Order: sequence, then structure tokens, then C-alpha cells
Amino acid sequence: MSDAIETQVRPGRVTLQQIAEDLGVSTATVSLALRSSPLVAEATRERVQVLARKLGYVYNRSAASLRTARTHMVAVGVNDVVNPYFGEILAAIEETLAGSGHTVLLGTYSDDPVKQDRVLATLKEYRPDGMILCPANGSSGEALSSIAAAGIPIVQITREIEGVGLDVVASDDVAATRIALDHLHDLGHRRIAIVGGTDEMSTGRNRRIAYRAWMREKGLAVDPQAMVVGLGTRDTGFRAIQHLLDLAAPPTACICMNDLIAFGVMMGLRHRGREAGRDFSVVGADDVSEAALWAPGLTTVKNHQTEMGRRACERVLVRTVNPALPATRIIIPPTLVVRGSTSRAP
Amino acid sequence: MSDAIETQVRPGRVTLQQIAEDLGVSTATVSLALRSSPLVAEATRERVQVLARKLGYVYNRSAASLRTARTHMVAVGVNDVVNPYFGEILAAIEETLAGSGHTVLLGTYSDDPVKQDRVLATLKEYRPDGMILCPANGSSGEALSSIAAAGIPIVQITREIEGVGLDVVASDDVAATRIALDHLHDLGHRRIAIVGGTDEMSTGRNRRIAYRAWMREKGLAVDPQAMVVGLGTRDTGFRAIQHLLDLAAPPTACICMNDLIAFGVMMGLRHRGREAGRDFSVVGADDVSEAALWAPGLTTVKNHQTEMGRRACERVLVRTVNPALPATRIIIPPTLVVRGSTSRAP
DNA sequence: CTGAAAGCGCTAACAT
DNA sequence: ATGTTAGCGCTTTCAG
Repeated sequence: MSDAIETQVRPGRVTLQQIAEDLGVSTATVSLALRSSPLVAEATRERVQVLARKLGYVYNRSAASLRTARTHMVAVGVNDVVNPYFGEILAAIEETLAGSGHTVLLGTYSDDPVKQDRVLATLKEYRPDGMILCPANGSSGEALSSIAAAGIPIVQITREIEGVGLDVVASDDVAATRIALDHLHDLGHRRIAIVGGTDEMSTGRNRRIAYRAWMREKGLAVDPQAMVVGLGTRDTGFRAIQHLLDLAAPPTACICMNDLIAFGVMMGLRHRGREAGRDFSVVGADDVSEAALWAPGLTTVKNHQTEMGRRACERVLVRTVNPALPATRIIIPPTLVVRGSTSRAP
Repeated sequence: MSDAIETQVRPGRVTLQQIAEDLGVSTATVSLALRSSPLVAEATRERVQVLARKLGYVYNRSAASLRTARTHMVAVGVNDVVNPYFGEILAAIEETLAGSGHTVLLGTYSDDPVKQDRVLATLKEYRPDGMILCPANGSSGEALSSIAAAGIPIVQITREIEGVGLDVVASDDVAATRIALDHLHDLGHRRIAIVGGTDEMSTGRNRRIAYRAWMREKGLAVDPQAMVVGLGTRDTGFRAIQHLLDLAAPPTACICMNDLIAFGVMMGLRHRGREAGRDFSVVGADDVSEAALWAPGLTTVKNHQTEMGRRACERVLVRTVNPALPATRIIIPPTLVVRGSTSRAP
């Protein structure tokens, strides 16, 4: 009687044990039956599944995980989910993982290495089957190494801490930079600035190096004033363009670390009575969906977020099965998308 | 010897047990020491913590959860993380929860009730301490009820399935609608359309009802053609405005279910050679950060995503401690933000 | 095809 | 202040 009430009131408490007792079989049989194992008789399976449904049985993954050392969770660490670039990556990851029966455990750390270490330490305790991380700007490889040492596969996405020997799925920063610069060069621009990125992170470093090399190749002088450091925010772009327009010989175009910076630049131009594409050429990076919607549309370098997310999932799941695999670097070639924000140099 | 290698190679395998043995104390003591319990001697605590760090011990939350029936995870279910509205809510939730030692388990379902049920069923198996959900368009309360019945606290956010008797944190749809309409009315508009929303979801239903009521109050005729049904996407807005402009007596303004729709309307206007704010007035809803950046800026009704996220967390955590609390509805008053997309009627 | 038994790693009574 | 013991709910040999 009191049992019946228990069952009614807190069906969350139904366990394999109870089903087994009710049916007069063992928990082992119930466990197999619920997973439709061929080891168990058709009729038994049916009886078990029917009763389980009736009692409102809910599989307890904590218990299963303890036993199997598999959680079917993948931890995802990004800086900021509001940034559409990360949003798009996260969405692709979530969808891909859901398709293979995995669930996303989310952590964010706003490009703060200290916060990142705290967040990753917590995520690690949940023993996810793997982690997909975009390292915070300026973070060292220690946190990542310690997780990898604990036997959790890690895939770095977008950015990369070099030398930790972990898988990477990223865009080709050098190619992205050169494509953007070539496009501007073809349009006749010669005084070209680069906005955003820091030398504390692979993406920024690589692009800044690529920028210098490209300028030298073209026989153009590198003006340090035209290399504006900053995180990937609209604010960075807004401020940068004010600074650039005030230079003695202002640039006629700029390439940006990401689209958000480029949006900031376009706003900043408008603030000064100029228009992107008419008075100044702007190239973004990422091609977030908003890029197509600006007026003028943003010319940008597509970084294939969705594919990156998908590939990162594949990689982390493969490693789940075979942890001894050597680390690979999957570099996705970027592509130029020309819209209205760039035009012939004056 | 082989033990030492084990420890080196897979420190992930270090357990309380091992630390206890190495130190010649019991696992209970180690457990307490690691949590800095006052029950354990200062010196012991120190020894334990030092060794734990040295061995690379990682707390196993699956094991702890099995024992304590607490996971410190909160499941968050939204339709789409790329939508900045949900992105902002998710970011607020993640940050608030991290502050109280909880981690987000993420699920998305693209406004698909079937997918939602599948996702929620999975999330439930992880036994999160609570769930914060924005129900999919057209979903019934069954999935939610079954989770609540399993003893997991649920807070509905933004949208609400009525009659399930669960906590809600949402914006005041009626007030939001009236604020927007009043603003347009003050500007002299009389033929005002409403774009987006469906009667399958509380938010849409409430707004459409509020719209009809308001029109009647003002003695204005309700043209069914001027009430365009649709999900909250840019595409909905783009199509809707084409339709509206083709009506015999086209409206001079519209209110939108959300900002994305409003962006779509503004694009659609441009597509027809018109400009929002000059030829047609548009009011959005939500005030996502992009709204301020359009040219013209979008006049919109702020729905306070960040506060909603925060309040939802508070509520779910309270319920964690005291599950018997009666369900509450926390309704956050919306506020109008006037920018350039609205102007005097012609 | 099914059952018995052990144990994953942790915590909480209870005992000392 | 520390140890002993039991057990959370599940899966997995191993027997039968």
C-alpha cells in the first residue's frame, strides 16, 4: 500500500531493482531487457519494458557512468555564447553530438584564463567522454594538459595552444589573411590596416605574422600604427577605426580578426560620416549570418563554423574509442565572400 | 612498480581509496579532508590535499551523485542558441549558475516538439538538479509534467505552457504589445500590422489577443490580413512585409514578435526600395544587442533577457532546496526603447 | 535465456 | 578526530 503510494508520488525513484522484484526476475535481466539486448527473450523484454513505462522508470546515468566509465557527455568550453561565431559553432556541436547520443556540458569563460581554468577543472570532474575547447586568450596549455593527462580526449577548436600535442580543428589563419589582403590589393588598396587579434593567441599571432609577411612581399611598408591590437568585439572595431582615421596617412582599407570587429568598424565609420564600401573598405572574418544582413553587406572570409563544429565532434568521438591515436590538425580552408563593404581604392 | 606507472600514466584513475591507503587513513577521512570539513584535523587535511594534488586526483561527480542524489547540473533547453535572444538568456543562465557551483547541461530542439521530447527525455536521465526550459512551439505539457513528476524542478522561461502548474519566468506579453502599439499610435499610425507568433504558443497567443483587444479599444478595424502568423525568424519578417505592402490598403507600421522578425522586415523594406523609419515604421521585441546597431536603429520592446535568466536560476535553485514550494509566475515588465525605425505616420 | 554476485567511487551514519 | 560499514543504481562476468 505504502509502496503503491511511493510509486505514484515519486516515480523518479523507480530502479531496476524494483522492476526486477515486481517481475520476479533479476536486475541483470531487466538491465539487458531495457537495452533490448538479444540475450533476453522477446517476451521478457516486452514485459520489462511495459512495466518500466508504467512505473515511470528513468534510467540513471550517474549510476551507469560509475559502472561503465562513460558519461556520454562532451564538455564544450567557449568564451562567450552570445558571440554568433561561437554560437554557430556551439549549435553545430550540439546538433552533431545529439545525433550520436551525446549531450553537451557547457562552460564559458569570457577569454579569461583564470576563469577558464576554474571552469575546466569543474567540467573535468563530470568525467565527460571528451572535451571540445576554444582556449581563452592568453591561457597556457597547463589546464588542457592536465585534462588530457586525466585521460579525457580534448579537441581544440578555432584556436590552438601550440606544443600541447592535442587535436586541433581550425581555419587556416594565414590563408584567411592572405585572401582578404589579396582581395583589397586587387581593388587597388595599398594602405591597409589590420584590426584585432593579440599575440597571446594563435589566431591573432598567425594573422599578424601573415599580414607582415604579405606586406613585405608586396613591397609595402608596415606601419605599426596600422596594426591595432584587441579582442574580437564590436567595441574594438569602433575604437580602432577612430584611431586609424586620425593617422597622418590613414589607411583606405582594413582587414579584421572577425566579423564583430568589422561591424564595429562600419559603425565607427558611420559615426564619422563615412560609409563602408564607399569611403573605406572593410573585410571581416568568419561570415556569421549577420554579415549578409548589414547594409552594405560585409565582405568577409568564411571560416565554416558549422563544419568545424562537426569535425571537432567526429574527432573527439573517434578518440573516445581509440585514445591512443596521434594528435591531428584539421585545417579547414577559408573562402572569400565578396559583398558591398569593399570597393576600388580612391 | 607497476602501480607507480599506473599512477603516472593514468592519474585519472586516482581514487579516494588510493589516497587513503597511501596515507594510512580511511576513505571517509579523505573525503572529509578534501572538502575541508572541520571534522578533520588541520594537519590531516593538509596531508590529504597535498597528496591528492600530487597524484592528480580528480573528484568523480558521477560517484558522488549516485550517493547524494545531487548532480549540481542544471539542464537548459532552448530552441536555438544562434538566435541572439536565446543566446543572451543562455549566457545569463550559464554565468549565474557557475557562480553557485552549478554546470549547464544543454539541449536544443529548434521549435520541434518531437525533438524536444527526445531531448528532454535524455536530459532527464542525467538527473539534473533542475531544468530551465523554453518550450517548443506547439509542444504539449506532457513532457514537462513527466519530468516534474520525476521530482526534477522545472522553470519555464520566456514561454509558458499553461495549466501544467510549473514555475514561469517571462516577460509581460500583453504589456509589451500595448507599449509598442501605443508608441505607434502616438506617432499617428492607424493601420498597424502584427507580424509573427502563432496561436500554438503562449507568447504568440497572448500578443495576438492583446493586439485585437487594443485595436478594438482604439476603435480600429482588425484586418486578418494584417495579422501575419510565423515563427520568430528573419525570413518570417522578410516575407511578411512583401505580403503587407501588396495589400489593397497597406499598413503604415507593424509590430513584430521579436527583433529577428523586425530585422527581416527592415531588409524586406529595403528590398522594395523603402526604408524603415522613413517609409514605414517597425517595432521589434526583445532588444537583442544587434538592435542598436542597425541603421536605422530598431525601436523595440526590451524584454530583459539577462534578468530573466538570472531569475530563472534563482528560482530553480530555490526549488532544489525546497521542492514543495508552490509554483510562481515571475513576470518582468518590458520597457520601450525608441530608435530610428519608427517615425510619424505619413 | 536467466540469476547471483561483485564492484564502479563516493558519502553518511554510526561507532570508537 | 578517525574508522567501519553500508549502499546509492547500474553493468558485467560467470554459472547454470
